[in-house]
Amino acid sequence: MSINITFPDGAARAYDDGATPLAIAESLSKSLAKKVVAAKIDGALWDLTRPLEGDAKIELIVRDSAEGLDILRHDAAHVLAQAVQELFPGTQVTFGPVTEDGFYYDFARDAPFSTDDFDKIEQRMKDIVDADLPIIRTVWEKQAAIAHFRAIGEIYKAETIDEVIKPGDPITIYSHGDKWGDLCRGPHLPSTGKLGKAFKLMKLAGAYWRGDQANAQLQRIYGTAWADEKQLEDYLKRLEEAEKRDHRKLGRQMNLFHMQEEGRGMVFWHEKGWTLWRTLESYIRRRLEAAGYIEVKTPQVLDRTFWEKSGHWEKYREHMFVCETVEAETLSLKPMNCPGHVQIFKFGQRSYRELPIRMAEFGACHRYEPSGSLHGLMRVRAFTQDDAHIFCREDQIEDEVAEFLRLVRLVHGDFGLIATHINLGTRPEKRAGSDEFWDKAEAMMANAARKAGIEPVIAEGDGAFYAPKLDFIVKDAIGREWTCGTIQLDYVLPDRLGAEYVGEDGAKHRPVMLHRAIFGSFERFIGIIMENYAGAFPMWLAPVQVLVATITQDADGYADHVVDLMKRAGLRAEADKRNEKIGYKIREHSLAKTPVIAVVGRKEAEERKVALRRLGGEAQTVLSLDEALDALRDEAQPPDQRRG
RNA sequence: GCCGCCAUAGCUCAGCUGGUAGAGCACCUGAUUUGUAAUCAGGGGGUCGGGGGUUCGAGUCCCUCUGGCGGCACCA
Repeated sequence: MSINITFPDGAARAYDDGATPLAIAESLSKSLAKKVVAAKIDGALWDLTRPLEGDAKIELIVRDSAEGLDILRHDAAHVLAQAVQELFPGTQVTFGPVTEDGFYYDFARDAPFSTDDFDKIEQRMKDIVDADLPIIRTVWEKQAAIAHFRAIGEIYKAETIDEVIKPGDPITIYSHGDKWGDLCRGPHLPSTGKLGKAFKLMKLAGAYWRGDQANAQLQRIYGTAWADEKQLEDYLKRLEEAEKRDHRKLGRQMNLFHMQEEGRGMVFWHEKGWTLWRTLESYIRRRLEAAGYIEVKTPQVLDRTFWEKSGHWEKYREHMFVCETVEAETLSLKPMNCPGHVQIFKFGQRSYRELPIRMAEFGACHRYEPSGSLHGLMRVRAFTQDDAHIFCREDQIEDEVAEFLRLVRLVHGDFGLIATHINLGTRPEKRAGSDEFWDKAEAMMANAARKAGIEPVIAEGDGAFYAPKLDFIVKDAIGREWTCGTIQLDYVLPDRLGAEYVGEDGAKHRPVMLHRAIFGSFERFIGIIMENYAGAFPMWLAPVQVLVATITQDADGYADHVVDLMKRAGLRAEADKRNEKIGYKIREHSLAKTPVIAVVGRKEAEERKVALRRLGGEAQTVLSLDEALDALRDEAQPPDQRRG
């Protein structure tokens, strides 16, 4: 008997019945057989050593492909689990999946692991690789598998089979020789030796069983694994690069802001950071004005009864900063701007002719975020949103959403952020509203995205509890993804707070509200662009745009004059007249990432010139003062005010 | 909030198995007036995160609190 095997290029060959993918790979080429880690048989993943069961289409997966890496990493997780269980008897395994650049395994053990254990565990993992244990797949019947795991004290595995695996699904256990075995879907490598040693344990963390805070907390060990040592080194280098751009580090180095113990999650903006903030605020304000928004300002603190009406008191009380006055009033700092905006909408009578009303506010909000979630500027307790609410009729939703999406794309482009896709967050499990409502609302959001020329990616269950939302996902300069820019539909709040307008028919109607933000919060957005630009802001954003450095005291007067003219031309300029060598000043201001250094010495002062040096370059251009002012003024224009 | 790790000068860090704190940069003073990524010399600066304990003796060991970091959970 023989079977027919078809390859991706369409070629076909006959093999003995029961041939394995590994044998097939060997028949093609030795080097291929070395690199191959698994196969796809008729599209389904298949172990290399698992005999084929008939005619099939085959696709071989090599170790440095995306799918191949996943298999290596999954094996690394198994090898980790074996190592841990050998070194720490009594530890239970739970779940050990692949991550974006590695893997983790969650263990249940009473005593805590320590990162000091990593060396020992890694060494044992390498021993297991050296032992080159065959990895064997066995198929089990459900009750037998449960009994097996119970018998060896693996309660979590038994529970997984009992509760998670659907009846009829095959239950497979992969074993490393006769030493160790784990419930697993597979596929896996033929033997542990194939894993190689390009892996490293990275960090230790707590994680809840099945991701639920109500369950036991397990100990998670994270690792990274790659096809070869070179890839591992590259990855570790990338991590170092990312660390250098960390906005918390840059914030201190560049003297933009700081935070301190007494105000966890609160930012002290220093002069330079605040200059950056104001630049962003002016920019986005112009963009919003051009897009037909009005701007308002609502109170920072409001009475408890207000938040009771809005529903926040009942639902979000524990995240609100509440205070009591001597007159026994209970007040809360606003966690959101929307209820305030509804009050402005409700002031006086609204006509359908006024809609849509696009009401913006740079609203400072306070939310009591859990202490463990705070993270630099990215997650804070006091922040200012570039918030706006669009009040409109139902038939205006699609156009308003589409128009907003276009605006967001424009803004992203101005900051060098590359749009990757838009997520459409659909109905979550806990939600308000009927299925008919959600069908309609989700369809409207999807249509709006298409109107803006974007096909949304469905993010199942990711919507707000009252309506679906669209989120932008962008990539920064080193390929990391950020969620930035969001719009959410809301029928609930206008209803709750009684917002109405008089329609064409003379009757009262409920408007719909669209909650939307582009930056999200100034704090977080500044964090994102700091990391995106690695602190080297383009001219229009740089807190100091031009640094005028003198060579000798003879040029001090001229330097002051140059700075004065630059400031009059709207540039942010400073002089460095310290008694230091020019090389010292250039080094210092280059490290501070100042975009332009203008060097002035005796020669420049006499000829009324400046020698300009751009950040990152070594060349200098000597221009007359007037030419330099013209050129720099042009360069410093915000993108929305640029000519041409 | 939960789990693990960490906390020494303004910053980055050294300080072995307990014997009473050090470097570089920054800062201040002086000299130097300098031509494109660090001029030289001198000086000041730390109740070693707070509190408690063990010990003849604690930066070092133990407990506890606070904060930071990495995850988990949360993110209206």
